[in-house]
Amino acid sequence: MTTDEAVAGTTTPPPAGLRERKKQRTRAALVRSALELFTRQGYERTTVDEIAEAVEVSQRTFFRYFANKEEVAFASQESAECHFFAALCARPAGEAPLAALRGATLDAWGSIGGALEQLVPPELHMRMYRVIESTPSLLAVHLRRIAELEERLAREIARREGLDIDADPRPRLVVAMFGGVIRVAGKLWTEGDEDSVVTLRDLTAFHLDYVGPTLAEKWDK
Amino acid sequence: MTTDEAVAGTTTPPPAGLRERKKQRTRAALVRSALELFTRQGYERTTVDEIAEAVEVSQRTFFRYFANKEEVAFASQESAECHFFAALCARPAGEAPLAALRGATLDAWGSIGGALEQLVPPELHMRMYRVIESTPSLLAVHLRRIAELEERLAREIARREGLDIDADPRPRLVVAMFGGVIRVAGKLWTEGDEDSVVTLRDLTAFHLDYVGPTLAEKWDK
DNA sequence: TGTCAATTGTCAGACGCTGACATTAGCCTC
DNA sequence: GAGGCTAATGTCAGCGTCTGACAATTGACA
Repeated sequence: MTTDEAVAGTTTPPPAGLRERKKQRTRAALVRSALELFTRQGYERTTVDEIAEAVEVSQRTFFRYFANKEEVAFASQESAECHFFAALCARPAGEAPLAALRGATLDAWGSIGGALEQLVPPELHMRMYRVIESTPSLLAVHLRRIAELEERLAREIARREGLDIDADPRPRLVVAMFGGVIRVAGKLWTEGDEDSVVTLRDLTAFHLDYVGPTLAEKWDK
Repeated sequence: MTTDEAVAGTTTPPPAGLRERKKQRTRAALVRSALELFTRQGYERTTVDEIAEAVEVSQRTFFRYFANKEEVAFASQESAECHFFAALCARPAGEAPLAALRGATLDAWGSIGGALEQLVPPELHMRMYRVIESTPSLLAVHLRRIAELEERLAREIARREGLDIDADPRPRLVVAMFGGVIRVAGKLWTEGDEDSVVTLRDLTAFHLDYVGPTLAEKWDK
């Protein structure tokens, strides 16, 4: 469901039942409270009971919305990832693989704000990203999620190029290399003190442009 | 301590005190029992109490040797990673970055057996690798550890090339791309049913040779 | 041998997470 | 609009990971 929203950029227009709307509100409240607490006092120092209490539901209810404490921390990441995947699918068919990935990245970073603000303030999303990068257990999960996203990206690339993903290693390889570059940019951004999305976008573009020179046999100083 | 052993390939010759040797034995016993249990019945289905009981120590003692349940699962990986890092440091200074990484990989896979068997049977190490790749929580930690290793590799590459790691993105970029390729190879190996190290080494080499063609503007079919 | 310090065991408890069952509250029909 | 159906929630008990505190044990060394 979150997937569809992110891809189409719409919330289901019919208000549906009261029941359903209440569920959505509870879920959103849990996400917001959780991210607020995580960014304020840290992920580890926040207990599930605290989050539940802030929304005035029982701990058991929290675990009916999220499989575990980590999941709620990635709620807004989930949207962002879907958004990026959609951006790749929207790139023109003629584009070469790496160019398409590059284009999708810039497109996605340009329009991420709108896709997110339904769920959480973009600024909170950005602060949470920093928390993820600096919390070992969350970073681990984040890297696994990225790996899963990369698998989907590779399949899309294979589709675009009309290749069999199990026979040709190149789709997975571009994506893996691309992913590596993205991570370097993201990590550097986290370590800096510039908060804006634009900075991150430019940093990413800059690093992507360095792929060629980096693979040259001899590096010039 | 494990680091030094792996790098130098030696166990501290003086037997040290009885106390110290007993500690080493307990530690090794915990690792072996843990990996045995993990590979036999799965990581999640193995409790810390079980591991402790198999070695006849208290649960509390287990947690004095390992910070958490995950750590013991990566004991042999730790050796392998150090071994690989040492292999990179041993590559001739003139070699280009990517070539050095490639060479180090093949060197390391060639000599990994000897470095490991002090701790666990290499065959157990390989089976454990599969468990890691197929257990979500372990995979996550594994990816984070790889990321940490990549940081060290990048610093070594920067040193070799006489570059400032914070000023030039290329060291981190090669390593990131390289890491991506390695992961693709490793994952494919896990999915196959060939168990041997040689297969993994060849698969890795094959994928590394594909980096060039993969980055070509247009892929030929 | 006796003292000192390191290692281990025991115990209590916080926290994440789950199954089972009772309770509440939206929905739908008559 | 009363009553029955079902989904959502709360309550409770319990397992597993992990930690702090304190007591008991055991190697080291004078």
